[in-house]
Amino acid sequence: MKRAAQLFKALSDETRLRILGLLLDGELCVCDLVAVMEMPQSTVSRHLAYLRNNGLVSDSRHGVWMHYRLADGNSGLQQDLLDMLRKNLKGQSGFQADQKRLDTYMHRKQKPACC
Amino acid sequence: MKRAAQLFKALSDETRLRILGLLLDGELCVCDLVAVMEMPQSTVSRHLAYLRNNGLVSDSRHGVWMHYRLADGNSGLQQDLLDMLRKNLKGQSGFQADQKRLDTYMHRKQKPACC
DNA sequence: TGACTTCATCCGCATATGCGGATATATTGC
DNA sequence: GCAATATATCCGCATATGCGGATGAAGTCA
Repeated sequence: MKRAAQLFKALSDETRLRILGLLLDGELCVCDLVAVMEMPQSTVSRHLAYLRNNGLVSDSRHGVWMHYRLADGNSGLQQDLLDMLRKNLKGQSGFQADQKRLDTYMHRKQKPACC
Repeated sequence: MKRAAQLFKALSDETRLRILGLLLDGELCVCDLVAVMEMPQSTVSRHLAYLRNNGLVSDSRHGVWMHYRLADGNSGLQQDLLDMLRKNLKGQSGFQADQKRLDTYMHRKQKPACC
């Protein structure tokens, strides 16, 4: 029950919901997230650490870049929560705006130069 | 997206999860909850107010007693969250302990004397 | 080694929220 | 109206968490 509360708390912040929303389609590096979310790097990094400490995302280093992705849902609850996000965020305007910025960002991005 | 974060925050406290768990089977009055949860009345009442302010429970007065029940899920997300609780709390030991205390409490309770 | 980039963490500060005892409010029945 | 009961709110206090700028640590490349 403590774990459930912990999971919900991790989802209880709009910035973290945005991050998870952006990761639903695959892994991204911190600089991607900072660019798309238009927030200070320290803020994004702090929330990523929060999600990592609570087992919702996992990271891997690729040279200078840290890539983050959704963690494999260890518990049933965790998996159900991610499924719920996938289903329920679609309609949200904030989520759609992020998706749009992610698209344009990805197209603009020089493949070899960056992460 | 703000609403989603708000809902998750309402679920991010163990005391509130316990309350919701107890209400899954039907409405209860505050004194029931205080007795079963073995917590100070002010604490239980405060968390009930939190849940009410966030649209997760609704109340009705029956004489001196306030009865609380799960609010009809207005949004899809809200309904999905309650369904998820129903499904995922079952296995939790804390939840089962509350259920057990609720059972014995209900049997002991004098029907006409109390709420 | 040293310059550069990326990311994590620290800092001071503000706010939200938790707690439980004490007090206020509302309702009932005499 | 008054006493009794049930519930809500207030109080002071502690902690968790948010923020963004500054700084630290790790990796890359010449």
